[in-house]
Amino acid sequence: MAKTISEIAEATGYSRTTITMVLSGRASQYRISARAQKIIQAYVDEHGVTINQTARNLKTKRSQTVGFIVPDIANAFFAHVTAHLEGLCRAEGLVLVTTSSLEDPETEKRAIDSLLARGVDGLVLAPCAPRPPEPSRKRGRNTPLILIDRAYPEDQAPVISSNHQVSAHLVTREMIAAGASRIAFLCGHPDNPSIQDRIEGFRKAVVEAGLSDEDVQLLSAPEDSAEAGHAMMGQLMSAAGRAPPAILCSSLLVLEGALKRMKGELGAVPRDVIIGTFDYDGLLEFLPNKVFVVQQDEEAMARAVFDLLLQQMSGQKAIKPGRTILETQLVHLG
Amino acid sequence: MAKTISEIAEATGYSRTTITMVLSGRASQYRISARAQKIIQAYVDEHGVTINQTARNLKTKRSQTVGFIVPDIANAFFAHVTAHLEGLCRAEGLVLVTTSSLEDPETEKRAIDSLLARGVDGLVLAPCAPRPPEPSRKRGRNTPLILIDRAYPEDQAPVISSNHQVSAHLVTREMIAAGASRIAFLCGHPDNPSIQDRIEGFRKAVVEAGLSDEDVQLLSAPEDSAEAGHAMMGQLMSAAGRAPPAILCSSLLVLEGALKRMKGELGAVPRDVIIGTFDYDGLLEFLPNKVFVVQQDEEAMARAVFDLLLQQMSGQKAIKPGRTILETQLVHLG
DNA sequence: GTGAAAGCGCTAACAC
DNA sequence: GTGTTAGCGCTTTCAC
Repeated sequence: MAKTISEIAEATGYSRTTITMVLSGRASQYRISARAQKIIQAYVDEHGVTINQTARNLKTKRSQTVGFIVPDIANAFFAHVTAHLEGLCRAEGLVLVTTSSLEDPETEKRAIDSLLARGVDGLVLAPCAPRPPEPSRKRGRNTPLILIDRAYPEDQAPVISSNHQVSAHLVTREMIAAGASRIAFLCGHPDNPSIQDRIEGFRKAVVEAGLSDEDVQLLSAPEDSAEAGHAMMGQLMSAAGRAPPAILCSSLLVLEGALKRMKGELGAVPRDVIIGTFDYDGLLEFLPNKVFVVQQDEEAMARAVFDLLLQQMSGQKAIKPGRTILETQLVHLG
Repeated sequence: MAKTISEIAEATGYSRTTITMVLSGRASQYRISARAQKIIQAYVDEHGVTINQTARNLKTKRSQTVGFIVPDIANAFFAHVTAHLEGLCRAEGLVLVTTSSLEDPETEKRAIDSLLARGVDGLVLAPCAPRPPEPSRKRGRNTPLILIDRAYPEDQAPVISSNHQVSAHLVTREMIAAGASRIAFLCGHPDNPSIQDRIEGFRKAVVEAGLSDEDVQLLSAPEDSAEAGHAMMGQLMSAAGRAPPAILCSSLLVLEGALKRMKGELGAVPRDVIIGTFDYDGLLEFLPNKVFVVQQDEEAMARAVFDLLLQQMSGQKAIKPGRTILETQLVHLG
């Protein structure tokens, strides 16, 4: 239905150059006659246009495209960041191409290469592994790169993340203040630097509260999943012979698994277990327990990422590999 | 770091053609000498390659890219379908480009045009509005199109969706069997054909169970959100002066809003309210209520979509605008 | 005011 | 066996 530039040129009798000029809004700059503009505009209004972006990209060496690599798009946190980032991109005429690395460094690397080969104008990466020393920047095309969520010490690009350490510290402190005399932290994926930050915050809070070593437990599992949470809770319960009075979970999936284990062994989740968790779910509110939730601000994160990215894409500033830390919100439910 | 074809040609002393042939694995077909292959392969192994996909796409008129338009990527159902679809695409060397329409037909149309202009080889659409009579198929490039989730009667492309009618019928029947003598269906977005199917299934079940008109209520709100659920539950409670004995919600968001209203007005969600809902959330299991959940099979949906898409992309079959209906699972919790 | 022409980096038919 | 060459559809400089 919609016409290509050549088709419009042929139909209106003008050259491709002229069509391009009026379509790109530079008609007056190139002194295209009002008459020509009107004829072309009328034709376009009637038939529509479709510019072959591939040809355009090849010529201009830009693609109006931003790549986004997340560990897992099915993870609610990343899905929300994606939604916000996509909205910001759309408003600037950019297309966001999101892809998952599945926490696999090899897949992540392939995704980076694939997006770079496709000529994305910018790349946002929630890394599942430390950056390779020499980032895959091909043929001098110095694609802007922003990292989010996880800060590896050796990162050579700007990083934007939530304040994992402080939020873990706060949530732990609140749980203790709410009566948690013993507390267990169930972590998925402990080599992830965000989790390490959380562990540090947790440790600090329990030390400050004067909890003794036997009142504090730190469990971890190699992956972030309900199964991992289920297994860790199993460990905890078989060691203590009962449900722990308070659990902090590194993710909703881990929490889900942990709750499932308690329900499985005890018939129900004891109402007096104090729960702390990272990332919000609308149904948390209806658990009968006391629940403390660390909520990241996905919208602020998307905005911070996008601002930095636009800056770099317009080449305004040199790339400075600093870290931007976003505050989180602690919500108390039930 | 990685080299372009021209760079490899220059460095190895072979022509671009020769390089292309060995890189595309058609070396023997083009009778490239073993020696040349070895030299080129060695160079590539050391330095890496990066083929400019833009140039390649322009020449070949394919992009190894599939477009996917969903109402909202932050919706867990679509996020899961996306994750599965992306995995299938990756396995075939395709990149999935996902974008949200935000339930806005205008945004949806722009998204379609944008993806088509970028030359996607296939398009998957969860439509938020009936297809336009003349689909935006530009310049004869007859891009395969698959519709999912929602079937509009006038659709001219294959549709894959869950069995919304039957699942609503079943869940309603089970709720009634579990003791729901009165039941309310809270629907977001009632002009969505999936919701209409569900309403039909619901109606059928209440008629079959012999519920009288005053025992059945059907509420709807123009959007699918927690706010809508909150408002509908408000209506329900102020009319009856108490919590309804059973509610069926068209989505998790609506359920969340409805529960929040009950909690707000009564201090807590009454434990004896029987709950029915569409789409699963890991925390549903820990509500103290009886909960019936209709679970769609996102993986099966992704697979069905992908199979059809591949068929069409390889031109094996004529496009027949039929409907594929996937079965759902009814889960009883609590 | 408008158009001709070069060329973006690749592929593939064809020539040698 | 390997290289030459003609484009893919667009943008943009420069000539008229």
